[in-house]
Amino acid sequence: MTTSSGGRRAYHHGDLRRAVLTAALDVIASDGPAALSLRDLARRAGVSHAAPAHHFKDRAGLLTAIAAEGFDLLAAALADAADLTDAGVRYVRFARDHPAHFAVMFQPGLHRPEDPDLLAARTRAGDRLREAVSEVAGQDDPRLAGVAAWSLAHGFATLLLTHNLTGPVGDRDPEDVFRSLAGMLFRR
Amino acid sequence: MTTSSGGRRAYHHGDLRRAVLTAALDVIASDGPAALSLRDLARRAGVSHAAPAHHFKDRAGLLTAIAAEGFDLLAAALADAADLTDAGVRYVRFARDHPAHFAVMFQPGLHRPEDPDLLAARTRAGDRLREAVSEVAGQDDPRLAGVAAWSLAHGFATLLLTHNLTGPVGDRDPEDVFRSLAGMLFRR
DNA sequence: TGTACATCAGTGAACGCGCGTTCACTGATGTAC
DNA sequence: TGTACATCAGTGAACGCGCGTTCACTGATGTAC
Repeated sequence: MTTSSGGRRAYHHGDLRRAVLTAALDVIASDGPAALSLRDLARRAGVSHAAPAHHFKDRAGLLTAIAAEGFDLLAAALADAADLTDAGVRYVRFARDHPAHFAVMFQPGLHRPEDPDLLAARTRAGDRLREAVSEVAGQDDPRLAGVAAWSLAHGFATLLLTHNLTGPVGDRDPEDVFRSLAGMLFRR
Repeated sequence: MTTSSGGRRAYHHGDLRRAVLTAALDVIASDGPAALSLRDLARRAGVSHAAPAHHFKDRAGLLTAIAAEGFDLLAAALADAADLTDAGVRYVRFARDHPAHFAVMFQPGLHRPEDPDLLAARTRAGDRLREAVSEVAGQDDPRLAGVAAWSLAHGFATLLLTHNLTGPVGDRDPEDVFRSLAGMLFRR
């Protein structure tokens, strides 16, 4: 799409990798991962249909790249969490801010399972979560507390994104609602 | 597949609707809803490729029928729950027993949203969940307690089915683990 | 008990479409000397 | 500063495939009389 000056089409795109990723995130956010096709993404990026394969070999390669990026974004989002409740709030916020990443990250069937970038990113995000759990003092079983927090945040985020909480929660700010739930789980 | 006596192929299948649903649940459980094609299901049911359309107009019709059946199964599973924790345990058990239904039920993008059977089944399941919440005595906000329980159970079930809990929980029985989590949420 | 007819369930050929993949190519960029 | 060459990014034509959809059809079942 980018041209040097006039209407001339540059032969090289400039950043086709990023353009394809962005187009893919758009498609996923509106129609889900199943709606992805490399040809369609090429069309959206204004590039010939075989070009995307140059950067991501195929659909699985593209989805793996998205998942890895998602775990890195999640790790960054969790980095400065004050406590476990705050980490949960940040988890929910991440899901709302990056619904397409979120939809891809937890479906291993969509990825190349052994991709080193993906594994590394997932580990980084897991480390941040574990750090947040360790902040909770006097927990009998920290691992169990971690699973509880993760389940609560993940379930809430999932139900929210799939529009299954419109009834019971109504118009309250989702992050506030989640804070209340976390309060029930981690009573001080 | 069913024949009256010998190897003769019956012209009428007998219960093609059920056969297609079963084949679809197999495919979804192993490869996800995206892998569904009516032609493939016809093949699995041993029937000509245009036959399934007779029962479910198209993919969305089929997925809507699966979602409706799922909500009915869920309603039945929740019917005799002793308390909210027990309802959560049953929710998790339902997800493990019927992973394909579970994968379809909460993705509205896959359904015909206004299908009356689906709406009715969803309402029945929702009613059962609300009943379980009302059993919890002395809850300040029953709706919030309901969302908390639902989020916890839904998140735990989702992470479990997507193989994201293999690390932290290890080989413990998932229902036991969930019971511990619910204990944290609803301390007596 | 028998016949005629309507309805229903499934068939099979045909169609057009979008997809992924391959491949020889060409234009642009970077590097060595 | 200039030239030669290697590498890289994207092109565009071609292919074969599985898909959904349509349609005239046929075999089986149910119902009225």
